[in-house]
Amino acid sequence: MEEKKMGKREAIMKAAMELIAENGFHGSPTAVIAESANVAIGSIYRYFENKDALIIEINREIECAAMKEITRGYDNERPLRERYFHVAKRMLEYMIAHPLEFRFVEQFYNSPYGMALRRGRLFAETVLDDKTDLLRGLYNHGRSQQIIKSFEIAIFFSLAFGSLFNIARDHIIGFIQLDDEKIDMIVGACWDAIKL
Amino acid sequence: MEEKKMGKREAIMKAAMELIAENGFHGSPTAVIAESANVAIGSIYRYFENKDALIIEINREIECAAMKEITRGYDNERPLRERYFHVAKRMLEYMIAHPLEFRFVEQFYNSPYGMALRRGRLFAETVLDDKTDLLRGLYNHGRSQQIIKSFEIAIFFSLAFGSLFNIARDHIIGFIQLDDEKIDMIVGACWDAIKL
Amino acid sequence: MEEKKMGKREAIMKAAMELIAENGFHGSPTAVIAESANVAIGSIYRYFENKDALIIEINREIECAAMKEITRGYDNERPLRERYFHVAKRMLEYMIAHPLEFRFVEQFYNSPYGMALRRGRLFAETVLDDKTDLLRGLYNHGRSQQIIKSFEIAIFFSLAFGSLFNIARDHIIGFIQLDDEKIDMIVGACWDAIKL
Amino acid sequence: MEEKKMGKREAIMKAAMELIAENGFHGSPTAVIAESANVAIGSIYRYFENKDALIIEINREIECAAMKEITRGYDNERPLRERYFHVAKRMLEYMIAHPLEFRFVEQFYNSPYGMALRRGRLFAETVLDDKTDLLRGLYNHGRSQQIIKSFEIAIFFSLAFGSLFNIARDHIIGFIQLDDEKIDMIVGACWDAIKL
DNA sequence: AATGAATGAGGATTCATTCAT
DNA sequence: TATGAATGAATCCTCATTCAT
Repeated sequence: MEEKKMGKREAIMKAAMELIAENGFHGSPTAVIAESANVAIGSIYRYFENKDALIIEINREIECAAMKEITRGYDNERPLRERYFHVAKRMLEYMIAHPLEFRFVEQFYNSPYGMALRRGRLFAETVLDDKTDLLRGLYNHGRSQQIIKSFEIAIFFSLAFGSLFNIARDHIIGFIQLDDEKIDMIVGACWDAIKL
Repeated sequence: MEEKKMGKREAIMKAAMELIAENGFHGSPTAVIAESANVAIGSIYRYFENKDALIIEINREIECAAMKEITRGYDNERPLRERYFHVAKRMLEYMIAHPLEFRFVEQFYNSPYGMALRRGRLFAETVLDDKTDLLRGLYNHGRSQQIIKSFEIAIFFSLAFGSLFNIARDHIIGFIQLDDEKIDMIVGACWDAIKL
Repeated sequence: MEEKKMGKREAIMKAAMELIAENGFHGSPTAVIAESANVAIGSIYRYFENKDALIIEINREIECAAMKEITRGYDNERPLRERYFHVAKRMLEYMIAHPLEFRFVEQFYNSPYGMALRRGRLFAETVLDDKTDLLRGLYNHGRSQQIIKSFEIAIFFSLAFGSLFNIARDHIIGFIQLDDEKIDMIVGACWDAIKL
Repeated sequence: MEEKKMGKREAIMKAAMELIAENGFHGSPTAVIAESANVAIGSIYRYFENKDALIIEINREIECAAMKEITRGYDNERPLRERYFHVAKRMLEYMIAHPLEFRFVEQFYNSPYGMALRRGRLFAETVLDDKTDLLRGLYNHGRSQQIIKSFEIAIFFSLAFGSLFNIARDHIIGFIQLDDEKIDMIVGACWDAIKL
């Protein structure tokens, strides 16, 4: 059993992530998470302070893993357009390669948890995480070189990546079928949206 | 009291909409909705079969009102670009003018309720509602006249309108401050994304 | 409409009787009774103090009607056996001719209402009603003439009529099909149980 | 405390049985059952899927226990009359020795639960349970040996045992006082009803 | 007299969390 | 460390009863 090798902590997070991705937060009671992880209910509380902490931690891990994937092979010396394509394609590819993670994160950001996190990032002057940092770099470079339209950064993010999430969701639901060619065209369209 | 004039049904829907917009579905028990509407708990069930029905009805009303606003002054004879601008701007304007409604609908579509609705619309061959119809018309015209890129309709929707939702949310949260000029630029950017 | 001619009071009682017979006390909310009687909910409370009073009154009426039917043609001068046969047959016939009334009364007697009534009759020294009176007459005569076994009256009642209720129920449910011949045999068997 | 030794499951069943026997199904909310069993409300749902399941299980246990008592010392080789006396007396004795259980079962059979069960037994060709089996055996033997009157089985049951339930109830209520001698006479009377 | 909208106490059930073993 | 039985506040919903019209 692959499951046997996993530490309890990992088993809990995996089970919780999958259940929440499929059934939402309310559709995933701790009892079911524990059972699905082959763990006692009480064990959840040994590794996580409470259900909220578990959920926040899962989100953190997914974002980390996604970021690692997205930045792999990223070269700051390449032209901006190329770097944007790298990031946007990797993002989209990651999402459709990890549908459960994607669904989880979506749920997360449309919940009190995510709202709080979002707010936190807004008011934090300092750069909190790699993701924001990388994207901020893209934005700053694009603006200073007058390659992209003169939007403030939040609008830039939405135009550059916002549609991708909707498209990923449509793919995962089965609405559409993405392939490499389509992905290229989609990212190209987003580039048209932001480029001057 | 302005509240006094309202019918109970309207008071319940308004209270539920506002509470859910701010606290989510779980954060809005029937007892609180009733209290906030100055109504007995039981009255909710005189007007709505259950909480789900109430929520679905609220969504329906919001979509109707939004659609009315968006289609006001819409002229099918104008050029495609102009029509797209009309729709996209009105959409964005409606969202920022009705932040609670917007937050509610967002929650709705990221819940089992909305998922079901989405699926329903996907598999329905016939045109179910004005909104889908209007947008579908834009798409068909744009494709047949070779004005927009050759994406399937779902991708077109995401590129044309997907970012707007993120931007509206950022505005409502206070992340950004939209004005007419910015809105024009944003919609222009989205047009760049879809136009050939 | 036959219903139109009925007074509201009668309509309410009829509707309540039928609903309770079929769905039990809990399965028959006042709202449904009112609707079924084509009457406003409030009207129930104009004619009856509350739901309990309505139920008790329905029971009283059924018992009266049954008693009237049972005593029709009853002749105190006939031999005891014949009088017992008269009563027992009429009882059984009444029950299977009025299945809804029968089901109602059964429910009634297996509920707090009936329990109270039963207790009331036990402790009342005086003769409260025709039914008890008639049967008591049969018993007294049978005992004094040494025609029936020397049981106390409550046991006599159970032996003489107890089985009939079970048999009536079985018929109404569809378990068995009674006809005149079978009814004669059944009453005959009960007579064997009580006669010396 | 005797209660302390009992498992929670037993405590819940005992409390529920007693409360329902005395107050009926509606007079016995889960909160009261739990309190009476010195258990948290939630614990009921650890042991039983819902209140219905609890009630059905209580009935099952009572019937089992009663059957065990009734069949103790039962000898299939003895004459029919003797076997009938054995069963009928034991039945009556069990009921008056277990008044709460008796009241519970009475309520049960006069409720949707019992109705369904009754129907189930009717339509089941196969022999489902010991009780039906034992009684069916008595009937078949009596008929084939022409010892009992030629009634169909349902009527036989009612005549042979129906009155006993009424009598047991009268005893429990305090209407009458049964003793061994009276029980013998009563069962004898029932025998008269069924024997040829 | 009649109406039926409004009320809110009460009931069944769920589930995050604790704690004795 | 791990367990999972136990807890009970919280939730949705029902329905007998009232009362303004």
